[in-house]
Amino acid sequence: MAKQFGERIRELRTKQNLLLRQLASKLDVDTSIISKVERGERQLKKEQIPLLADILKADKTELETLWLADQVMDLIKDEPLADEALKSVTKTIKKTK
Amino acid sequence: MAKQFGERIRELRTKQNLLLRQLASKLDVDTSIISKVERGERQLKKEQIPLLADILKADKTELETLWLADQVMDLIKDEPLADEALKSVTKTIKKTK
DNA sequence: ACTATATTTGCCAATATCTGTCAAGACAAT
DNA sequence: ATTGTCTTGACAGATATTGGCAAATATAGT
Repeated sequence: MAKQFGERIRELRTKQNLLLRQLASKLDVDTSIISKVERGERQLKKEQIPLLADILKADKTELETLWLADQVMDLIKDEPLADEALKSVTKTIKKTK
Repeated sequence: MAKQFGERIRELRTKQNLLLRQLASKLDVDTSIISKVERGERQLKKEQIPLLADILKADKTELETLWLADQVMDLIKDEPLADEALKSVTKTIKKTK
């Protein structure tokens, strides 16, 4: 499982001296969910990120980018053809813009 | 919806002079599924690709790569931060190898 | 070692998403 | 009008995701 996002969250949370339970409460989810998120065992829903960024006084865009990167990672991490597929996507995206 | 994969399938199928119904039968699914796949409205299951490549006398790796690229595209196509996220993933992947 | 608190883990129910089928409709060609 | 191909939408069953709970495990202080 991808964990860039989770690692960053833990970093930010501890820097703010927040306990899992405190962050969970503010996000209105169970403590175990945050625990799992920080260890990359679970994904957060996209809609929860703005609030999370707010709570952690972090940059929303940074977290959203990390979150999205984790989604992609989860999709391709075990794929031998990940590299080529990514290249293809990058190319296609550039054209579309 | 991503459609690179589907477009290629249609190309290959017509080149082989196969009807939707014929390809569907060989793949053991309903005709409507192939129709949707070719128009990018549905995704095929990864496990079906080897057989599909065989039926269409196509390169398995090529189809698998296109398929994976479509998965990624579906994930990021509406995301403003797609570019950055992709860059991040590409970088992470290279390190892991 | 004991207690208190924090975190992790496994399991469950609810919900959402995915996969395939079917039946009806659109479209050509004859 | 009939026939054959392809498309579309509704539906059911399977699968995956989400969040909550409770028990297990760490961690720290005494």
